[in-house]
Amino acid sequence: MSALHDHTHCIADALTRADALCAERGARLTALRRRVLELVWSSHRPRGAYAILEDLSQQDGKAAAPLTVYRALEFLVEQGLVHRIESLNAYVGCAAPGDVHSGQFLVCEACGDAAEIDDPGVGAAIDAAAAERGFRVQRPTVEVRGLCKSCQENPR
Amino acid sequence: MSALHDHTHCIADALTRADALCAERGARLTALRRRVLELVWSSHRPRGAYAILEDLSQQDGKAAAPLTVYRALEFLVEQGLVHRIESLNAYVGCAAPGDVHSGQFLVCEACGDAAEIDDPGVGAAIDAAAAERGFRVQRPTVEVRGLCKSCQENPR
DNA sequence: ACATGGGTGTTACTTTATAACACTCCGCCG
DNA sequence: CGGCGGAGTGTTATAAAGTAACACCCATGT
Repeated sequence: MSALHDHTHCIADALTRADALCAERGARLTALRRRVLELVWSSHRPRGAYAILEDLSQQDGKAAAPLTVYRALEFLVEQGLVHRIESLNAYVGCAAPGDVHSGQFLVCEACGDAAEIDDPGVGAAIDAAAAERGFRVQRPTVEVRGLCKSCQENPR
Repeated sequence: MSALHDHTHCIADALTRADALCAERGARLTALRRRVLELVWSSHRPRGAYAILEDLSQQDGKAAAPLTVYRALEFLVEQGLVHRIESLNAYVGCAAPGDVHSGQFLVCEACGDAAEIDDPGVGAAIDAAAAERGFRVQRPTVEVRGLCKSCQENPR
């Protein structure tokens, strides 16, 4: 997310990884799904389904229906290519698809950036807390609201 | 949550604690807000704003508007009397208002119960992970989906 | 060719949440 | 006392997010 960040490259990279992963799994990353994945990545920020829908409609000419986007997002989330940020009703590209992804985010209130972390300590603490209570974890969600480093340093 | 659980008492208890806390803080727990708090507690499960709205309309005779409920909920959340479960778009009474409440929940996919935990290990792990990245935590959210103990033991 | 099933399109609708603005009630100050 | 101000509430309308139901298309395998 720095100004130096080569975002074009990073989108291309995400698409390449997605191609590889889906091929490996026999999952069908169709043109539409691939396009939606690209739009999710188009900024490094979490994006709402309707924002993506708008892009699809405007950039691709045809007016898509919400379901079109939701279905593609559902697939992408299932494949672990995209995460949903519950507290924002928004979606963001997964930084490390393929790896175990527990979905931990540091969400900056100021700049809107959502940094994905995969902190083993947090994961372990959750597992321990759940185990202690006999709870069987299926999908942990961690979304920490606060201020990212650069927004603390450059407040407005 | 057991069948033996004296729920009526537990609602009354929550209201008493709320009265005390608000008095102490000079916050105005008006009749409406108190009633909404009571309705949030009416089951031990997370409840949607519109479910509460319906109760309000049906049980109290007059048709309330969504904003009425949302405003009351906003107040209750601010006061730490109620938590919002982001992944469910629902609200649940806080088990320990007044204490530091980090908002950690074990949400059972089968029975819908959301057990509030306040695990120091999880809190500490999040603080550590954030600190490591220079992120300043304001509001951590932990919502773990899975199966609670009793639903594992009595599957259907 | 034909059946099959996954993916997509289309229309309508539900659920969740907010905006804008008026009114009321109550304490406070002059 | 009288009016001012601010928090709380009411009312209407609207936005944002998500889903249901059903039809069609097209690649694939037999």
